[in-house]
Amino acid sequence: MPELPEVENVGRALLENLRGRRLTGMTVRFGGVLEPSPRAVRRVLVGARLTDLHRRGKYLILHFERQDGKPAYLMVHLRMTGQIFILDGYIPDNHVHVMLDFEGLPVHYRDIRKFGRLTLVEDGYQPAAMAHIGPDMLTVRPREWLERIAGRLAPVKACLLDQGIASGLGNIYVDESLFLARVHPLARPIDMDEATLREVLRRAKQVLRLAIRHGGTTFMNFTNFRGRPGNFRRKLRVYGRAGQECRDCGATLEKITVAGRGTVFCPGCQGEPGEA
DNA sequence: AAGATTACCTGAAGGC
DNA sequence: TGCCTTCAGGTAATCT
Repeated sequence: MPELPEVENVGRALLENLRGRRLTGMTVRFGGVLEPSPRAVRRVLVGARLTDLHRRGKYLILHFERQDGKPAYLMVHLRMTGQIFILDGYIPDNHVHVMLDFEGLPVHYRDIRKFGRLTLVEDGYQPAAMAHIGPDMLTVRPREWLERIAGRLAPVKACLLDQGIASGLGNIYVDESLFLARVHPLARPIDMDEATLREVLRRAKQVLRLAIRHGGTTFMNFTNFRGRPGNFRRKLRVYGRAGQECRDCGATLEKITVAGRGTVFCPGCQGEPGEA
């Protein structure tokens, strides 16, 4: 499941390989992933040059310059199973929905569950479509983040998953961050002191940076742009390890449901919700 | 305010 | 060439 580190790695690969290149062709096999329509995306972007790229949370914004000099943008969200490949000679399977051609360099969008979206944006690289998305988790200043999360009644895990407070964390890295911070996933920010909240943010940034360096986490089916798995999985402390021993204290890791998500935590290290 | 539910999709895994 | 159910979880929408 692509979260911030996986998206960051995809973005870096796109920028390194495609900056300055012109989108010369587009083949659509399943148009449902293109918004507002395959026709609109083709009309605006084919012939345009990729000039830059930004990531915010789990979104990528590809910057294009059209032949008439006007800017246009493609907002990409991989959701659960979206993948982007930059591969010469790659044979697309039935899950490849869009095939882009950048002056002979093929770029394929593959998405098993078809949840992801490639959205044409013409109102700037801070599109209205993501106006409700909070600051990036990796770069948000502690002061701003504290103001956004302080006093919340929902479980801290639900707050970390809320992309409107800060963006980028998904289920895997939330569980990892809370474990490292020694905070129970059901603890409520309103009950937590500032130092504890700061520690949660510090640990979240730490785990995100580490995961980026290791090429992301491959759990179900994330691979990088060359089809290679990320190798952060072996670093995971709790996610996917329910029933196994905590690597720090030896207690049996428990699994509960928080905010509708499978949640793994260590009852020894992360204590009780009220203690946080 | 926030939980529950549903929708969007497919594949893996497990029960029988 | 098994069938069925459940689970995986990012996000939006809807209901309570």
